[in-house]
Amino acid sequence: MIPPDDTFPLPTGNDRLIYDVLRAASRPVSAYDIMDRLKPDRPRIAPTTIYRALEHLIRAGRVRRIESLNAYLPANQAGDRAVVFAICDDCGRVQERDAGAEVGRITKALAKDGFRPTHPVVEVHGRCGDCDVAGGKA
Amino acid sequence: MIPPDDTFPLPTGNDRLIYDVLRAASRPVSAYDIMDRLKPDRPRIAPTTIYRALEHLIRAGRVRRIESLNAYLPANQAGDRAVVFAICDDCGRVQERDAGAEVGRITKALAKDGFRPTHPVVEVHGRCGDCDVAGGKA
DNA sequence: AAAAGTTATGTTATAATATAACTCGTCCAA
DNA sequence: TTGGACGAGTTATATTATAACATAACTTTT
Repeated sequence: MIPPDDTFPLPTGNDRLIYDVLRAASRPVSAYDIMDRLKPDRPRIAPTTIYRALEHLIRAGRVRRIESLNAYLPANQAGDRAVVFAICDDCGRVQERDAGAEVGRITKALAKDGFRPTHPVVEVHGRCGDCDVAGGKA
Repeated sequence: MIPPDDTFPLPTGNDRLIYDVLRAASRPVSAYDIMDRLKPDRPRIAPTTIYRALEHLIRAGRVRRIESLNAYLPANQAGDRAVVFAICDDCGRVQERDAGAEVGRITKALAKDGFRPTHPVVEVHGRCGDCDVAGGKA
């Protein structure tokens, strides 16, 4: 759990606003939810602004996009590590785990067939420990 | 490469129309592209119809959704195998590969932490062999 | 400092993806 | 013969993302 705040220069301006919304949330947030949360302070903020900031933050490795949720999350390890997300479909919380070794096996197998991997997406849906205990069989 | 047509009952009605569009395509197709391709024959077909058919086909294991593309593809192995998609960002073609072993390692690791995986999403973006040869360094 | 290149921002509009809500019909098991 | 499940039609709307264009800020080269 590297705290990106302490190890890399912080985003500023719009990027910072968007980043802070993500840090304050306990689960992934959609672009339009980010917009709604900023509306009190920035009533005229536009989708473009949000998406541009997200693009910057993702390029900088500070934010990750969850493809299967269309939502965004602050990164909690270096942005270029191969990670897996464990997504609880009950409570919506997401855990980010390093998966360099496992993902490496997958990408290497594809490389053997001539494919040149650039960006792996590994997202496992399921039920987190808390919800599993709480919900029983449901 | 199991040909689902020969081993399982075929979809009928709307499901069949949508399924045939996917089978005829050489890469994943979005729901609205499916709709456009059906418009000549079914000028009043609605998005709901497409999405309902896709839902049936996915439940039946005959079609897969690529989360990172918002697009759909006919399955070419049994619907419940854990698979990985190799997605060429140049030409748009996608290879489906069995990845039961590798994905199993990932889900088992998560299970050790109390997470109960249901549906893994593994999609590797990159460049396919053909494009890599053709495109050189580009 | 002026020019030119690059990056960021604002604003308006629109494209692309997906679901809601309600209706009707069919099938078939009780 | 009814009623429950499923499938399908239709209209409307919600959600996610980008296009297009203008302006401003920064920078690096001259």
